[in-house]
Amino acid sequence: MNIKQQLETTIAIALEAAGAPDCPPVVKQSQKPGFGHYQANGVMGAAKRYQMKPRQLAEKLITLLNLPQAAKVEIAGPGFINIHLSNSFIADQLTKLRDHPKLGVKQQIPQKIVIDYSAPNLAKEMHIGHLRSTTIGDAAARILEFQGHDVTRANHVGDWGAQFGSLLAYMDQIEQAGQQLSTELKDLEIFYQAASQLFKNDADFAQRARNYVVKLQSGDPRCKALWQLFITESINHCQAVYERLNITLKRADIKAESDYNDDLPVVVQELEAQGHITVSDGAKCVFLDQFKGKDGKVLPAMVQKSDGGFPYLASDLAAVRYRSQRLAADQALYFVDARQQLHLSQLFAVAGIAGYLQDNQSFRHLPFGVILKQDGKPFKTRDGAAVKLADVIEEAITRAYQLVTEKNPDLTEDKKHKVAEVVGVGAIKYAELSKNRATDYIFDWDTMLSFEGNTAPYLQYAYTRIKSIFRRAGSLRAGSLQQGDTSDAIPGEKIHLTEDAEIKLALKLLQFVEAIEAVTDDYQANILCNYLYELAGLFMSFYESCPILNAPQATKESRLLIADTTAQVLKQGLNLLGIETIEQM
RNA sequence: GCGCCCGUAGCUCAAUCGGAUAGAGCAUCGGCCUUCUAAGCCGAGGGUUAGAGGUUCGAUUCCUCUCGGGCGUACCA
Repeated sequence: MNIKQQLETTIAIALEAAGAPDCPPVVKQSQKPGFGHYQANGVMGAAKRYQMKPRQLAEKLITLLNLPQAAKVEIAGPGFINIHLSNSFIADQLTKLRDHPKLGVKQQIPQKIVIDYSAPNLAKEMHIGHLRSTTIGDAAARILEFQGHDVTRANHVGDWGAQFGSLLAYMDQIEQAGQQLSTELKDLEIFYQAASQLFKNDADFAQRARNYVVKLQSGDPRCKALWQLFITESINHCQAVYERLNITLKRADIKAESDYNDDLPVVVQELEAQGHITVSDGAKCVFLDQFKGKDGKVLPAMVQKSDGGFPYLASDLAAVRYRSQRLAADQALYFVDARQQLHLSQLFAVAGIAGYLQDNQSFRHLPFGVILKQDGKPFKTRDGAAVKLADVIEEAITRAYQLVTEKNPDLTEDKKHKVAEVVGVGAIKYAELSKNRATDYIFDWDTMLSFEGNTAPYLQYAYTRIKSIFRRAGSLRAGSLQQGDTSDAIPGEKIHLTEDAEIKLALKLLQFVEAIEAVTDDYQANILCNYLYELAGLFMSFYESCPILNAPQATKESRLLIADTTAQVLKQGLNLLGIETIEQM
């Protein structure tokens, strides 16, 4: 159950009864203990609208409020309504939460939602810049599925275009020289750099590269075979990274740029038939008034180049058409770099006039900032400064291994390696997910791989502390506990809340659903991160101030229930972020 | 030039359709391990929310201007 929503409804009814209908109650979780558990801020606005005195409206409102769940309702300041929930209500709700299959999270009316994320360029190896789209998009996919939506993961990988000319020419050259292609392709980044260098410095090579582009496009068999070999190899690299990072993208989720090749002329024809195309300097463009470029001139959205080739707007249009018409998507979410903002605005605008998007279909760009170097300059893939994603993962795991060895030397080697993996990968992903800002950010190993404070390891650690309690509880009460399964650990016992730390923690657990629903409002994973961090923090305080195993029987059992629910929410929450938990660390 | 994004503690970031005394982490300083894992807990200091105006009972949030930063601005993606 969503307490906030429930209060919204109740207060809206009371506002109407008090003579102020159709006003938002504006219920929020209170920021300070003195202001209760929830506060309703809507009275001031409602009073203004109906020209009433806010305090008077508030007085009238609380006499009309039917809130059995509240222990106390107060008016404060100019007209805030502070609601203190009763301990018994919180305890009852927590008991119910334990029976709920999704920890209180409500099933939504299922929608078809396409999520466009990760989308690496297969010419190069995945680098640090792909981390944001990949982790945020994956979290969105997991959360929406958890809510019951029908999610289609769309990995729109770049597998076509001019840069493949030099790659194919270079592959050919290596084969001619009798070298092993497979060994050369082990490091795609070096391979790409080498091909680019040749293209830049060797005129003959450059000419061959251009020829290869033409041959590839015309379907030359040998060329196609080389290309296929390269693409397969590159996808293997990507999938290895996804698996390492615990990303849910599978090979079947790849819908490559080249898959739309046959649709490109069709898209242009359809736009032409509708009279939207203007030929400008030999290129086929759509001119839309709202896009102005230099000198205030209207900016073209080019769908076919003067040489007959198709720019990426064309394949993106084909993808919109496919997602909208074939997949019948209710929503499409594009987790793409903020620099593509103009491109995506044009994309959706052109798709709109082409009739590819209906009014009930929401296609949105969810932008994020780019990664900078320590000096504030952007990372550029061409100057070789790109940090490989695979290297970041390795470094994180190495650091986590050193840390776990130092903190917990008694663990077996096997366990230490498992902990290092889960903690290292979790830290990287959490570092990305916990920031929402569209601002660019500076890449720094120490920040990204920090294991202290507001990081994934903090949350994972809270989880292991709970698991540790249950391991001990299990040995104390042999037979009543299953190892590794605490969810029905203490059947039939009741939750009692007396200590401040217990009440705060219990309430926070009830607010899981509010966090999830706030995330899907605007697809900001950091809201869930903040929630889990606060939850873990409240658990840590509870852990310090409320002894569990040494408490009197009834208290002990109640606290075990609270701890177990915390473990469940932490695990589920982290799982929705794509972060694993372990039993010990 | 035009357009978009951004500016919050020394650093990295929060602040839920505008809400009460702007919160965390790192770093600094001071406490807490014969009791469930100290990757932790408790506490202290640190702010003219870039600046100026405006709207409002109330502005980090909305509007205008200025300053500063980033990105984009037709045949690369």
